[in-house]
Amino acid sequence: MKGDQRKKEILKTAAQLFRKKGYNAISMRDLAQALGIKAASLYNHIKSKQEILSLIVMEVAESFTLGIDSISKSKISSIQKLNQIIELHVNITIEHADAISSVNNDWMHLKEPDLDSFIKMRDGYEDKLRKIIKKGIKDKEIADINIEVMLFSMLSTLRTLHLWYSKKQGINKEELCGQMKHILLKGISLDK
Amino acid sequence: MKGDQRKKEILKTAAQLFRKKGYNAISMRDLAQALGIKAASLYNHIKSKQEILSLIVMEVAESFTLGIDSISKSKISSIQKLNQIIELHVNITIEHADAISSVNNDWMHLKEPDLDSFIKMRDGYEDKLRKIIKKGIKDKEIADINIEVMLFSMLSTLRTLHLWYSKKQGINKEELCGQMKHILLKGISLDK
DNA sequence: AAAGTTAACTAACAAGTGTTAGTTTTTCAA
DNA sequence: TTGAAAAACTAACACTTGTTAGTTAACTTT
Repeated sequence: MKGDQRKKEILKTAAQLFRKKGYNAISMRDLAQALGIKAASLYNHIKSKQEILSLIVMEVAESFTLGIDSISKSKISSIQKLNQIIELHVNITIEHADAISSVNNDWMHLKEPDLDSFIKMRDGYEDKLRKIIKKGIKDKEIADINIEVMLFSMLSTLRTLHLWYSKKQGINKEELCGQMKHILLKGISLDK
Repeated sequence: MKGDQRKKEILKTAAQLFRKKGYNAISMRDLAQALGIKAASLYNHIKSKQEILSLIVMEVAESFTLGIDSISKSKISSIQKLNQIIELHVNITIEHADAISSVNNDWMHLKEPDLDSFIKMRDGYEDKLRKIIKKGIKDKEIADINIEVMLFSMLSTLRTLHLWYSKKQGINKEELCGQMKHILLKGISLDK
């Protein structure tokens, strides 16, 4: 369990590199060089390049799945659920900014069974969010605009948060959460 | 000027493939096979793989630049300008859905001088949009929330429109434009 | 029908890919 | 301090990459 430390460094560095150029543009020699070792040495710690991608992407995907599951079943209003979903995204983005890039852009290079599992998680996530919005409309908490447009707009903003967050240092988590909630929810919620 | 026809087919097919797996994951042999020819035959029509990417990305980038320039200098209210920007994105997305994927995810694989030119166009685009928002706030047309959060939220939704548009067939352009305007502007505009 | 042009082909190249085998160095508890 | 375990190394593999050279087939145009 000591070697775990080095493995974590490898995953962290890989995520940084994947973020800049994408999974396929980074060779094992690139990754090794960034760590100051030779490519073959990586294999003392990891099974394959595929495993690296899988560990990076699946961990974050599972965090999202866990988060939305918990929010979904809690007994709060739909608007409060959306607020918590925004917090979930902000938290995961801050903690795994590099990994999220691969979750967005490199997931299609996963191999089975991870690929299938990832897609199921992603679809499941969208569907749970869709149901929350639907219920919010029924309960007159949320405006009756096209659900799919609303869902897409929220998700695309939240999913690409990492592109923008790393560029701005002058904003803290609470402030960011607050402004995201304003932007994403003010246009759709019916009451205060 | 006859060969232009074949060249366009190559670019179109390349954009489709790049969209699915990214520039680096598609080999010249993959591209050739999708066209029913051998890889070497591609070079009767194009100079290099790089040229393919460049033609795909730069054309769309220039459309956006042209569009925002024209909107910027027209004498209409800030809210009207934002409306036109939404229309610009919807139009380009519908016409170049595949290419937009590369504009978002593969631009970093451009070589100089295209890379530099692309980044300048992209930064210029963001800055013009930022100035429109700023003026809208000054003129009390737009709510005085954090400009950068507003800018980012709009852009991330508009830039990833292609991810979602191709999945839905039951929506026409006008309807889409209308709902995007509602979602993106209702939360930030001060009056109707 | 002949000649010329366009666009396909086969074959091959140099360089780069992920990965394995076998060996040496480093780390650190006994 | 010795011996084992961990982690680095060198060298090589089979395969894929973008691209070029040279050749043949398929069209237009005369």
